[in-house]
Amino acid sequence: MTTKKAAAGTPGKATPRDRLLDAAGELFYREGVGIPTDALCKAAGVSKRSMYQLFDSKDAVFAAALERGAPALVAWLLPPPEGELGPRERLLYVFERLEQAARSPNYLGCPYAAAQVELKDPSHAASVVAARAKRQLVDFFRAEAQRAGVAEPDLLARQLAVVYDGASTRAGIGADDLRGLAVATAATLIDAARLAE
Amino acid sequence: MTTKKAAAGTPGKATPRDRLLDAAGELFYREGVGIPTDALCKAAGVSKRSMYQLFDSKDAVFAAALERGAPALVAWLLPPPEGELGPRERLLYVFERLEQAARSPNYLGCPYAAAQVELKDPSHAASVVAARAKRQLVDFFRAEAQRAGVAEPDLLARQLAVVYDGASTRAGIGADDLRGLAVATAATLIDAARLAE
DNA sequence: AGAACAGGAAACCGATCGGTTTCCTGGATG
DNA sequence: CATCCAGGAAACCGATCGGTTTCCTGTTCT
Repeated sequence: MTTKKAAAGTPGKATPRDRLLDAAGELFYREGVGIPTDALCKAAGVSKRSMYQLFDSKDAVFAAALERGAPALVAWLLPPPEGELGPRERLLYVFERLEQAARSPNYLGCPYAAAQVELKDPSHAASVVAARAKRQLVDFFRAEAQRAGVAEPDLLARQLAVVYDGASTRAGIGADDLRGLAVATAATLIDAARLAE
Repeated sequence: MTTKKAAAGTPGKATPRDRLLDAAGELFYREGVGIPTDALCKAAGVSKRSMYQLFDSKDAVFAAALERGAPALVAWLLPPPEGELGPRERLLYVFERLEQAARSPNYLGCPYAAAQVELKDPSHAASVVAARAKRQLVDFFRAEAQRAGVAEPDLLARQLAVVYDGASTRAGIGADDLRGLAVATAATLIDAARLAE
């Protein structure tokens, strides 16, 4: 048996597959679907030979990169499952995270929204993965809204999803720097929904 | 002197430039930056020869198409300047328009946001045009918010811009069908801003 | 040590792209 | 009628793309 997984943290020593997915996630985000496979492989330090015996196509690499990255992003975005926070704070937590991410000058918006916008085809593998990731967030919003006992949890969840996508998009295209904007907007909507309770 | 502008409405008789910009706007929206120049010219019924003596590059065509389309879209989106509507109704008018547009199964989100997302380069000619168009909308929001006398017109304007971009994006990627969602969300934010007055 | 193999470097291939050029036609001008 | 020219069809060109193949090196297993 061969030693597949290198010791964690050894930079150049990750498996070719992981290096490839890392570079794919990064480059796809920064440069879009257009980046040539050569550039991708060069950045990953992986030969095209290896890439094509690991994946069927460039598109498959992107889909896999998006899929592998989703759990980490969701985990980073959502509050810890067991905490002393109430539903309202748990909801706002997501928007604080968003604003935190958007503070980076390299922020280019939600990678999953971008993926769906760029590859217009909703049946594209990467698009399907992205849609699933996006649904996870609305599901969280809805569950918390329900827990908060608001009158129309589904409405509030969809509203918050709109705010999330709008804020991330606008931050990504440099139209806004949302210092407190996302949190404030979400809070207003949450409070309005609770008043109608 | 030659007759340049054909009689309005005669389908195949528009000037090559107009046919080109029409096709460019349409194809760029539906297919993205990737469409080949051949496809663009074929759809426009224009030879590449004509295209390249009218424009410097494919990118220039896109920028010009976006620029030419902006006034019409803004005019369609905004309420008539002289009307009996109050600021609140004038603001909501935009979101009614958005929902109306999003009802089409061909709706793919705000073309200007999409442009900026696809061509990541903010210095790209088309990106600059798109940014300007987007700014017009926020300016309208701010002006109306001011007219309504809300405490923080700039905050409300930015919030509404977030809702606009979020709703259009989500409708475009098929994540939501916003039946009343955009209007309801905007109304909630407007009313909350007025209460703080 | 020798064999087997994972995997990087790079040549290679056909298709396609953005852009240029050549050629030709049909309608306006004198 | 002779001319002119805007503009479409299409050949063409070099660059680049996605994908395949060949070759070779360093490591691991026996």
